[in-house]
Amino acid sequence: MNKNKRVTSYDVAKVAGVSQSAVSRVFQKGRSVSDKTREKVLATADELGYKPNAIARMLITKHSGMVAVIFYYRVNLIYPEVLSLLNKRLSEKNERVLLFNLDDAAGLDDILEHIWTFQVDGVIAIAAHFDNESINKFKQHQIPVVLYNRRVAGHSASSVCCNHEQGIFELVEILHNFKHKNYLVLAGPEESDVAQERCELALKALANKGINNVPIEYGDFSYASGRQAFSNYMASHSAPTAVVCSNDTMAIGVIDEARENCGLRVPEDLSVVGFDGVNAVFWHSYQLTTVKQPIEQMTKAAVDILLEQIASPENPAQLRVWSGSLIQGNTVGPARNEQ
Amino acid sequence: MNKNKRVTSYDVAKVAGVSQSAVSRVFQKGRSVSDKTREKVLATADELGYKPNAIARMLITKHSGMVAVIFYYRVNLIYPEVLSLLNKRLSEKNERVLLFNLDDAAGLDDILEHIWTFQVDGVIAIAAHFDNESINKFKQHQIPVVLYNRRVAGHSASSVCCNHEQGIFELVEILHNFKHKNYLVLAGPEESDVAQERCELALKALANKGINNVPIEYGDFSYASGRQAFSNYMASHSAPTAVVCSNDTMAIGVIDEARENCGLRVPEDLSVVGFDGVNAVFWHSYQLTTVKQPIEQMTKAAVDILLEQIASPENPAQLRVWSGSLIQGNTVGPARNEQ
DNA sequence: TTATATTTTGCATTCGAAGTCATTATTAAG
DNA sequence: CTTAATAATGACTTCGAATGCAAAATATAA
Repeated sequence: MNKNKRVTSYDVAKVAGVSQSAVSRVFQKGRSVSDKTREKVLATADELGYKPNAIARMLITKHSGMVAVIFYYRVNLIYPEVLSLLNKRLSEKNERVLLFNLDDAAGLDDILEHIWTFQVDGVIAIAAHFDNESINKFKQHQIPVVLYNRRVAGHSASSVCCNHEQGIFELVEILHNFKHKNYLVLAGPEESDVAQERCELALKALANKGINNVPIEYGDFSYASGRQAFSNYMASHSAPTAVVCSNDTMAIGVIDEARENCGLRVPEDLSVVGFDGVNAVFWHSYQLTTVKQPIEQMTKAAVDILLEQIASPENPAQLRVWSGSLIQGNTVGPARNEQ
Repeated sequence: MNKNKRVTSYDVAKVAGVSQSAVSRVFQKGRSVSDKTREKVLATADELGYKPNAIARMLITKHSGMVAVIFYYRVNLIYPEVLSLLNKRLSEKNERVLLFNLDDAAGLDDILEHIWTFQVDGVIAIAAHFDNESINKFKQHQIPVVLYNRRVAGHSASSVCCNHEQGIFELVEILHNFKHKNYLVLAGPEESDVAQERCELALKALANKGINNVPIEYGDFSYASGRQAFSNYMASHSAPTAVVCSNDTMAIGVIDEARENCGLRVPEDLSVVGFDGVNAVFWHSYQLTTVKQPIEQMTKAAVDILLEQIASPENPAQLRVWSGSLIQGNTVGPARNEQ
């Protein structure tokens, strides 16, 4: 039957005894077609197995129906979930996700080259480092961008962010109320803007409480690096009473290292806080005190803003920030009174 | 400068003083162009900021340079990592990933409709339920498919799979050597083929050891469901000595439930095994004995096979199966000798 | 030098749907 | 039953790159 040839609108037109334009109109909404033709066309389309060719449509309409999502895999456990939510929301709005993985192999420039050629309707970039120069390229190519958890100075691009400051201040407040004095900050990888920000905010929050010169260790957001970092620190220092970690996974690493190799109980001897609100923080062995990013709202807003910018590119960039919600776990307690 | 109009090959041709064909040829490899024209064209292309329009190219060449990845989010913690690897491998081969999320909202048929219209070069379906009917549709549309961890009867589609049988038999072997007699099987969601398969294999492996009538509880692959299922079972039965779980996350749930609410120690009172090899199995509090899926090899093969099928569609479908690797954790021990 | 082979080049067409515009069919109003 | 207004239709063009083909330019051989 289907002799190796794709069925086109012309084929349908011929069989249905109408013009190609008529077929085209039937498959667009809000176009005037009589019920009679519509019926005829739909019937033969069904019979022949006709499906409009999205590529041809893209070429003429200049809308690809695709949104590029730039994804920085290394960063964080919650981003797969973010990706899934974004995809869901975009599908609902009839946009497909074209995925780009920003890793060591593929630099941002490579990805951008592809994005231009694919004529995507818009871009959502998750926690990727964008400077004003990159943003300008998007402006030139007239492709709207929304940054997820990443701001660029000068508000030249829209972004949706979790309010790291509020979250971290809240966590530090709790620790401070428990009279902790002896802190360690466990930061994320230096190339990550989010990591950078969280680390600085932790230091700032502590400074606000009059606590300065807080030691910092670095990890890469992974469990193993959390353990390693804490182990490193303990090799040459006495134990802190509180560790502020830049994400949950490292915090869990710290807890395990403390319990297994340092003979420290959590929270009796050591208080630990994280950030993100990954699923594992609820697991019984950890019950981490942390802040959960409102990814439902953030992803929804990212998509809404992007679609708005696609519809009205002249609209100004907007920034939306959400507070995270505190998860009161079981990893924070009164400072151990030693020394 | 860039007056709102995309630069086309015609623009470049005009400025460079050559024909559009010449410009086109410069941007394809293996086409005869003199060095002189190539240089001229590249220079003006660069000057004007010309980038070939991938959409127009797709239309004429009938290669979209995109592979659809169908992703069933619910299933499993390791799939985000699988997705990331697939994306990486496909990028290396110059194919982009067009992402489709199979969830309750979007049925397979919806997704397939989109896939036809987008003219993707091929499809990789992760643990999604495909029957022969769906496969035939792909045949009709002449789009190669590779199934990931899912086989269809009759070898009509290529697939790459983890050898669940070998893995589960190995785990059961270990439990059996520890003289366990009192088993519980914790199965995954009924709509998942992988879950179904793992459950049946566990029963089969146990039957091979002469152990029949093993009770089954059902979860949805999540931590919470693992806890719930074990709690349900314990409400009306005496404790088993071994639990065979259909994935790691549920296994971790079982461990926590056993420890927290049932007063059972793992592995002294209760042995637990999982499947997949997610990162968390190495966490100190769990150290789950499980089998790790060889996702590196599997994703590589999936991409290789797909590209082969794209290049030579007449090639027969192939099936490749890998054994998982045993992770000797600390959640299996001798059967408690009670009763 | 001429005849022949080879490489470059441009013209014209193609991919498949959508949009413009003029024409025809239909409906509503007078 | 006209006339005006509206709806439906088809012929033709467009989007932007790729490609078959023939003509032109160049290289090779005799």
